[in-house]
Amino acid sequence: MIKDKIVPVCEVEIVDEKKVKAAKGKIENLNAILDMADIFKLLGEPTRLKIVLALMNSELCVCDLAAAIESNVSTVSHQLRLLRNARLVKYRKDGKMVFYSTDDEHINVAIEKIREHSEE
Amino acid sequence: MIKDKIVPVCEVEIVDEKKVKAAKGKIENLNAILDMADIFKLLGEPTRLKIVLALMNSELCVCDLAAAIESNVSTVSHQLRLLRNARLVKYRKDGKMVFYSTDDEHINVAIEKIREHSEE
DNA sequence: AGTACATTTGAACAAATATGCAAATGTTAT
DNA sequence: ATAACATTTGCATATTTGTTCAAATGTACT
Repeated sequence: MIKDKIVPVCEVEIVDEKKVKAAKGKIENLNAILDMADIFKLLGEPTRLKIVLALMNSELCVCDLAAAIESNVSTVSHQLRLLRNARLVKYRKDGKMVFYSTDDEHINVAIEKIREHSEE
Repeated sequence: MIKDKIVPVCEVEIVDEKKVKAAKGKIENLNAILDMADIFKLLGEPTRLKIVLALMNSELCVCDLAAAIESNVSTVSHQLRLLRNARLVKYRKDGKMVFYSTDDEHINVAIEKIREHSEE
């Protein structure tokens, strides 16, 4: 996931050294940025975003979830695994059924803010 | 006697019809979902997320921005175009320089919420 | 034991895309 | 007009990744 690629620094001269240093300060915690990017990326895919939206205030088994977003069980299960790993969905087992749901208020707010941005 | 039960079950049969319909209601506006996914996806790439973070409360030319995130001008310019199209950054021209910045409070809040999620 | 069903998982393919080089564009000077 | 510089853009490529099929796993029931 993390690339150890050597990135050639811009050969061009820096125009405003002070501003560059200030900007660098905002992105000094690389791991935090990579973690955030992972979450954004997960929500940046229609299938997964549909899953998260469909599970808001609901609790659905994989089969019904697949029906709701008009996809198939295998695809949904694959994506659920990614969402689970990032704690974007939680699940509850009951016999051979598995019920998924969401309950992260941070994510709900983030989605709402992105919705507001893209609506205006 | 041939049984006609070979159809993949989960795509046809639904366990809880009521819940499925409720879930479908949450994802009925497909275009809105696709628009949101586009924004999330843009923020879901480390290079672009770094750009957005670096430009918070700053205003940097492309060259300094590239230096700040330790990338090169071409890559940054490519990504800036995508961010511009989605109105995630704005820009101001001054002679041959182009200064980029961000000022969308929705995006700032969304980033903060995602940060909180991935920190806990 | 066996069957039926819900879910997960592995593998393979196809599509999307981030990046870097080189060339082009635009701007300000001399 | 020519040079120098900042930015953009076109192209090529290497990597990532979403989807599907098939097989495996897990569970309940007879």
